[in-house]
Amino acid sequence: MRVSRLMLVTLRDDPAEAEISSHKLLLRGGYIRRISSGIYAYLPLLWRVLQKIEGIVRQEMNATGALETLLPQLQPAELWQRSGRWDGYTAGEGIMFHLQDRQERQLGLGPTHEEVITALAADLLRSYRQLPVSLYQIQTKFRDEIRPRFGLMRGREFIMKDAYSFHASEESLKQSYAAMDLAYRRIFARCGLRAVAVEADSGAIGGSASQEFMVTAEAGEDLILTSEDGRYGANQERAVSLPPPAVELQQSPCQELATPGLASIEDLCRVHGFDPTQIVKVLVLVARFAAAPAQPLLVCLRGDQQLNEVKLANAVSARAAEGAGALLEITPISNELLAAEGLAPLPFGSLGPQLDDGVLAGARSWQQRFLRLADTTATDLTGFVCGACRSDQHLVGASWEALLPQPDQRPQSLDLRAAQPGDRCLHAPEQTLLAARGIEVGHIFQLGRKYSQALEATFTNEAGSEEALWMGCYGIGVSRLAQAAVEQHHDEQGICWPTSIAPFEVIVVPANIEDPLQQQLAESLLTELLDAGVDALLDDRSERAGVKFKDADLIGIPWRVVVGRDAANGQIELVQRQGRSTEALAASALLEVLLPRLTTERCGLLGEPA
RNA sequence: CGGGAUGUAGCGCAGCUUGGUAGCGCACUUCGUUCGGGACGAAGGGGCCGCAGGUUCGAAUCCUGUCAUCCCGACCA
Repeated sequence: MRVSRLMLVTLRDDPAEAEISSHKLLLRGGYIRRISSGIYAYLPLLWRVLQKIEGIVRQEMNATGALETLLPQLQPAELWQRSGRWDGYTAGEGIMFHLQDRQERQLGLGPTHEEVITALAADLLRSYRQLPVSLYQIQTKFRDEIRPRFGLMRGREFIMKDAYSFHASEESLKQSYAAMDLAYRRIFARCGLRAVAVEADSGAIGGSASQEFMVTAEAGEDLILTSEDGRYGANQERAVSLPPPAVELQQSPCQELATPGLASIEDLCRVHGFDPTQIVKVLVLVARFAAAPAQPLLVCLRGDQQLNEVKLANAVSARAAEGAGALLEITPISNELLAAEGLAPLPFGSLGPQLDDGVLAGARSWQQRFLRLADTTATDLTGFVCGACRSDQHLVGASWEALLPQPDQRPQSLDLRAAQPGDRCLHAPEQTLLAARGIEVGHIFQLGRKYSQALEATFTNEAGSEEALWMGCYGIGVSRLAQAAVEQHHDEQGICWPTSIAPFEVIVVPANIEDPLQQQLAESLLTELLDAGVDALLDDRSERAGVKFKDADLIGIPWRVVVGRDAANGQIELVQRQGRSTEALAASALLEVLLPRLTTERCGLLGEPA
């Protein structure tokens, strides 16, 4: 390929719309163009990158025995209603683009394909003899993101590889899950990416175990916590840790304490000398459901701890009444919300766990009882400070037994706190958690039987009885991965693609194309490289050398062959993009020098041929 | 959706406060000189100033509305 024929348009200035390096570089390098918010055209250079990534993904997926397929993007609402996700995906988070056809049937553009694939499985998979089976596709997904940003990082239309596995038993599911874990590690390594696998929340997809693959980069949207020894890693949404020990409260009979104007834990501690670990703080929130009245929540945490909203949402969903539908959102209760329900205001700065359900009596649309939950750091306290449920009054020396004499009034104790960097690890208390930022490029789930049960996807087992299929699902954000690679591999001058996913492996740059000698040598090198199976590009533009060098750096081709002054002597220069090392060599020696390096580099971080 | 900002040529920006009919750099076209790290000179082409109302003799500029884009929060590959 020749640069003059490549429709290459590079930009000298950073476009104002881009914030992070990878986004700026993809725009400047002529890889992408924005068509609308969160919707991008993949220009020819990027398409080559995407195809290389897809090639690696295909090879590794095929190696696990998975079958490639292609499912419809336009999906009937009915399927989603049967799985119970239609409301959550359209009304609640509204992430699904949906529309009506001329018959006024509801349709959605697939944000994911569990429903379709499960319906197919129900149709096709009848016997345990057909199992296990895995299917995958590489396809455009649609999600009406609340806030698309950072280019391909969070688009509304993006390319994803999604795979689904079906099993006759949980053990078989676990085997496929482990095989996918390995395949994923190979995929990211082959793409030249440093990625870490971390425990993750399963989110809206549901299911039990799940693991995310994070490309470590400062611009990452996720906070991940890992132990120093590398044996534990988790998304902060999911991470667990040992809390710092509480400072014991001087035992005393429970007493009221006047605390005028002290509404925050910080103020309370400063004025009265308490430690935050001696305080039980109370958060009141309300959970909205798709098909049930809103549920007020009363959540207790130890004063020094922060609420992990993901853990809370999971706990609330798990306790929702049958038929309540999807949990749509959890919001703090404010006096405005109370007024809208026809309820009296609450003294927010001095609430205690003993807050009576009576405050909800007569609510217009809410349930009239709190769902009471507490983090174990709070329930572990034997004596504590908390609000007295009256303005400017707190209780000192309170205890769960005294405040709530009936055990069934007490909150359920569970893990609701957000693990923090610096916390001690569960598996080894002498280890502490370290924080890093990551870009989620892959996520694997053990779904279990959630979808197969909802969609009645059953098979006949060995004993001859009907059983719901066990399922796993496995995603890779292909277009996001391309940008994550740029985020992890760039410098001041531009992109430094890992060779295995670079749009071209080598760019031949004649310093002066007008010089017939240089032109001739460059042309013959191009032919030689192409004949040797190298993805080579020739910059045949009649630009000055500086312009061509700058562009080559910007678009990030791993190797540059410069044909210049010494072309007359058959001498050329070989420059490695990453690190800029330069060596002079005879043109005749190019393949001999370059091919072994390319062979190694094509394996990415795997270090050996795939 | 809440909070913040910005819309002027393909890209980056100035002009707006103090209304008088649009400018700079890059990119593009032609010619010449240059030619190993985004050259120089000359000549050119390209903009209903996001859109719609209003105020005014006159609006990129003032007012109202609207749309779009970006940033911070909730969502996710």
